[in-house]
Amino acid sequence: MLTISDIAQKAQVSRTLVSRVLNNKSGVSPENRAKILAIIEENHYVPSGLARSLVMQKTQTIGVVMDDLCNSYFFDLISGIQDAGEKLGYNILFCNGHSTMETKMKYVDYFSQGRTDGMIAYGSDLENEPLFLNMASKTSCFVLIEGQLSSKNINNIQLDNYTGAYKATTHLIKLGYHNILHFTGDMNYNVSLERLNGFVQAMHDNNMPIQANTIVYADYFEKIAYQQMNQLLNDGHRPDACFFGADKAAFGAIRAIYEHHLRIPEDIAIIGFDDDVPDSRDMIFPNLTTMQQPLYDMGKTSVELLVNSIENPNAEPQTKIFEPKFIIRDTCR
Amino acid sequence: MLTISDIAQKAQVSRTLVSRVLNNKSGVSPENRAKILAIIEENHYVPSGLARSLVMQKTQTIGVVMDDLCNSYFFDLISGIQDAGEKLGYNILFCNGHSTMETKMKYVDYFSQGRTDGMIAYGSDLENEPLFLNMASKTSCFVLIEGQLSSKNINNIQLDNYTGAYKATTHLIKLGYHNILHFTGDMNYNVSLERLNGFVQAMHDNNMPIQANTIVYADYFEKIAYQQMNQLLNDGHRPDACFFGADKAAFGAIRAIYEHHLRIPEDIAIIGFDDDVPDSRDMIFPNLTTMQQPLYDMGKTSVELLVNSIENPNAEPQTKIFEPKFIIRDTCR
DNA sequence: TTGTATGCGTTATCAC
DNA sequence: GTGATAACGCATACAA
Repeated sequence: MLTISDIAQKAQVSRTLVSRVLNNKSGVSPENRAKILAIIEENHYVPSGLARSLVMQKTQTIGVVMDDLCNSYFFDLISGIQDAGEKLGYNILFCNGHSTMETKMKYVDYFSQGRTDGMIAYGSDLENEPLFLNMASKTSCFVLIEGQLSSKNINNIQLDNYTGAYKATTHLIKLGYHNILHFTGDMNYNVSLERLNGFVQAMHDNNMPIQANTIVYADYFEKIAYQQMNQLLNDGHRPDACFFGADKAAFGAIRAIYEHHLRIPEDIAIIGFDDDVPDSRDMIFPNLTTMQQPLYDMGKTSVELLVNSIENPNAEPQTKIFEPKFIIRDTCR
Repeated sequence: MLTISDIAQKAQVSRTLVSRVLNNKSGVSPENRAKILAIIEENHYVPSGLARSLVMQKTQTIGVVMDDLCNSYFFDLISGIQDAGEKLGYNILFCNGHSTMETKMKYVDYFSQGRTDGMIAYGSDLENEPLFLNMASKTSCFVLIEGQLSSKNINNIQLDNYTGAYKATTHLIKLGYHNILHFTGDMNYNVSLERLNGFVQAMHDNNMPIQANTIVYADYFEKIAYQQMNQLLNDGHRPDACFFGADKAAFGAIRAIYEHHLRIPEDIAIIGFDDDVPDSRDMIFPNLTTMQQPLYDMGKTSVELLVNSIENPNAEPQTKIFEPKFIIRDTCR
């Protein structure tokens, strides 16, 4: 690997001049600048970002620790983070948490070893508490999306899941459905609990009874919801509307509904949560009515909070709470 | 930020001893080791990976430049790269190329500034040639997936698109379909051309005529294929089978087919390419018959080639060609 | 076992 | 305009 000294030697000048040329600074004669530039070019010299970051104490880099890069749910979040980071002049590095604490912890450590100016992590609080504590102890600048850390005042991005669920449920009730079910998300996540609470409160406020089968425990994916809905229909239950804690779960249940030759929304109405089908949003059957998470904005804002913390070391950490947006499509009458 | 000197001072020993403790090396008395360890712990000291990498001339890191992280197509590739990287003891950093040359170039530069030991890039050759040339000039160790670089002998992962298309087409012909169409992928990519060639050759070899409407030009996404199929059906054309250059395109066309109240596979049979619906592979309607790219293995192998190059600087670059696997599901009779 | 000195590749300070 | 020189935080050969 070529160094700045090699270039200086070839150009017969000091490293100082080469450094100035590299950084477009004044204080170098036009002839020398041209000569140095030429030598850099012809030798394919690339300066070491490592050395530069070391001396500057700045990496101009943000590390992002996602639960899992292989989940379409995160697409808008990733785009929001990426776009905002680019705009503010930061390089964004993603790592694939692989949904395991061990891997995520490893990358938190990796990023915090001076390789980034700050970090963004996504995750719900129940499961990820140790991860967040680790971040908080090792990194000064970071933002948590969705997760919380009661013990510390930190930068935090939240979604108002309760209100979203409340509104979705109320919508179904106003439409006149009277046998409404809620399929929860994974109950290991606070998010699911908040959505469940919103559902329950909306039912209570409208004098709708919550019975034995009203709450169906599922998770954030297709399979369990498929099985649960299958079971329900096999057992002769006929809900006229279902509110799901996650779109993916809704799609699982929809398959079961179709396999029972029932129609949507004529026989069963569906509302999802997340708006999580980016690529094929208009290509999947049916077009899902859902509570949309403004994930793009959430990602964008997380970068803004982080960069603010990076550039103003004694700025107060902030918490931003986003409201989900109700998207009416074709799965309610 | 705390440094090794701070710790040394607090422990009243030299930096050398702290360094040895940090790296689990011998040559430190048990008492000193314990004392140093305690001080590291209570001060939340984290060594600078930057400085370490600089002096070691090794980052233990691989940078991955994808076209776009927000595309489910890459899921298996990402997983393969991640798993293999982890197994071989490397940190894997993904960046979001955002499908623009400019962004991808930026990250190639970023990674090549001494911040990684090597890079992996995905992309087809026609569009990305400048990117690959840039990589080749700046980085010694890298692997290209799908793309090629005729001017240079490099590590390369390829898929046998031609044979895959040939087999898929032959399958349709053997099944007795006689009005078979091919929806191409984006013709700016070599991949699409190879698949088209496979289709054409299979048709020729079986004495099937290729007519004016036999080749339909689409791309890798839903929209164009949807429009094209819509147009076709509106114009009164009734193919009995279609082979698509990409699964996403197949799904777009499927929507158009359904909107014309035609059945799959009874009225029109479908074969896709890629097997690109990871999360909902069994949840989308219908279950697509397709040529599967072994993307996981391709990702895994790319890391192995790269690490081999990193650890044996004068190893010969290799080219590995993978065969797609035919997955029969529900869209042919 | 311990510590000193040197270097990794860069930027920044300060003479000249 | 130019060039020594000293950092940045760490690892290591070598001396003690």
